[in-house]
Amino acid sequence: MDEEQNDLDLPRGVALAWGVAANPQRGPKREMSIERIVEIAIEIADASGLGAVSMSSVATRLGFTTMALYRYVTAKDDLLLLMSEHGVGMPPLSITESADWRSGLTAWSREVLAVFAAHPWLLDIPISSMPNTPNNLAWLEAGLDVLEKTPLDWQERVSCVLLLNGQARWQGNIQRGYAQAGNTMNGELSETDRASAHILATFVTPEAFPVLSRAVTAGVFEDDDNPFEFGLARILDGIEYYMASAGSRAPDPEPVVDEFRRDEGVKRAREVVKDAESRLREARKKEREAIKKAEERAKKQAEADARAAAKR
Amino acid sequence: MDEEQNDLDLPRGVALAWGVAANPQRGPKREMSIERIVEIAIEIADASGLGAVSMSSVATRLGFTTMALYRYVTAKDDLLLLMSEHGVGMPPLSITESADWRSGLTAWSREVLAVFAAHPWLLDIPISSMPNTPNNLAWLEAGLDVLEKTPLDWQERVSCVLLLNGQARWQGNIQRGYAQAGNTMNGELSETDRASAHILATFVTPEAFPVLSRAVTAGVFEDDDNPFEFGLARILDGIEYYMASAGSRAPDPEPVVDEFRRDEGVKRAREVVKDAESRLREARKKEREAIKKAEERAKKQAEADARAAAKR
DNA sequence: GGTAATTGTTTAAGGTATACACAGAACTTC
DNA sequence: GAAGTTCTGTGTATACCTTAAACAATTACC
Repeated sequence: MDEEQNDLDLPRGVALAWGVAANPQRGPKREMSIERIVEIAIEIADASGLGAVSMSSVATRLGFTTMALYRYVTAKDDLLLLMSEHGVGMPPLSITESADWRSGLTAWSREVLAVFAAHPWLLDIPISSMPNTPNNLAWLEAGLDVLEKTPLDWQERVSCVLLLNGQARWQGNIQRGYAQAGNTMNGELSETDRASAHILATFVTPEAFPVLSRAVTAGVFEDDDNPFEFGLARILDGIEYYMASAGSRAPDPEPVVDEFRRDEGVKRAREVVKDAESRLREARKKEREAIKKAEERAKKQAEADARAAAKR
Repeated sequence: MDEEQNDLDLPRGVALAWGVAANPQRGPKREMSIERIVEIAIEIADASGLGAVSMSSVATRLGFTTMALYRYVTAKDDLLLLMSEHGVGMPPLSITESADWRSGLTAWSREVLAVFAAHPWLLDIPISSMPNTPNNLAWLEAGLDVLEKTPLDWQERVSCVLLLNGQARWQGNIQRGYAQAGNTMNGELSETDRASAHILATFVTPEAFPVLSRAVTAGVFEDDDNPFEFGLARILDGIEYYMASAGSRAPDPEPVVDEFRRDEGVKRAREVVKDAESRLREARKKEREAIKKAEERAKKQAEADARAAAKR
């Protein structure tokens, strides 16, 4: 079979994400695991941002040398891909259980936003292509699932989900800016906000910006309730409007799927992904002990270093 | 006056963007200019991406030392901000000349997209807050201008422009991915695309992804006409739909602006920004010669280095 | 038991941003 | 005009970053 060849064709990170990376047999036992590495990297990113995630920081936190990571990950890009995949996670079941498509897509958007709020660094990882990895595809699947039984064709459904994804990403980006500004000076105006207000007051004159200046004096930039709920509602309105006109166009060209088989399929999807995850996770328990051992070794090493420094 | 204090309060990059950075009198004549630096940085980014823009690369291309740049820019962030500001440029007048708001916003979106297509690296510069700088505010102004005489209030108008901005950013991001994939293997499928197709064929089974797999077999991922025109149309539909319901709500609360004064204002805005730009540009001509001189010096330096290396 | 493969470590190369001290240029003031 | 002040571009140095290559130790297969 050429399936193994196919696996080799995949970018390493993607293969890892799907859990199809070949595990070797011959050498000494592994003391870390990809999952643990990704986990720690995400911890660091959650705490200090994506900029704080370096090969060095991750390795040190695990009690190993920097280069040891390269036995698990071919490059930092792989690690970022895996972080992204693990960070988004699986879409919650509540989405597909929604009553109608509109509440479903609303739930979908809110959940995506919640993910971005939990892991803001996800927004710093650039996305270059269509989703490739299981969890990301599962989110797309959930969105498409919600749009079943709508008069849209497949292309349009995918477009809708992508549209909402973009909106969520944009909204998450701006909301993170707000959150950061708010965190710095709790309650009061942040430095950035004060500077921004100065700029608006100084430069946005009625002569230079006739329309914008009126918006500013109307206080648009002051109240911090975000302007994005509005955007989401407008998008959903637009989709609904389009459906109304498309509904009279042609009936759903897809064969209606047996309801039972569909639900079965959703469950099966979760199992497949979970299986891939668990395959990566199986070394976990034994590893805990190995980590402890490694930390002890690191401590011993640190002591040795201290002794060496003392001699000098 | 405390205006000077205000200037000092501003982040350096922002002050530079507004052309209000104090130029010193005392020392030797400057041989570079901020504008030239930004120009070269943009050239590099256009040719080789934002990753290729380093202090070293920009300085070398200008024929100066890396550290010389820090006499013009306090940090690389400043340079990025200025690149962003110069890269977006001013919105074309054609936008505000549109007949109605819908064609106006369509034009606005297309122009933003054109900017992203011309300078894809703009998408790699993260935006953390509301627009601060003249050109970016001018784009917002243009969008708001288009929405004059609509029943929306100020908050809603800003929300609409932000919504379209997000959509354009998202669309630009994905389109860049397409463009890159297409460039690598002209005509044929790129490596990434082949891998992606493999993944879809191998892993997106009807059992694991019941809905998505049908979309794949329907060819959604194959035809490369982008799915974003659809998104833009849906957003505009949504706004239109909302206007129709909001129109009966209350009349435009804003005083209608004298048409002449408004047009005057737009022109004045352009002049203000152009003025700031030209203030930065004034050293340009003399500088050309200085650059040549610097390049000669660099060449001489290179020869000296070569000679020194030969001695070793 | 010998061989081959794989581990984590060490060492090192080449890249990044930027802090600091310095010689010289040009303006200000005497 | 001379002296002093201020700013320029340069050279040097530091502290990071990713990752390539050689190495001893460990484990599995024959």
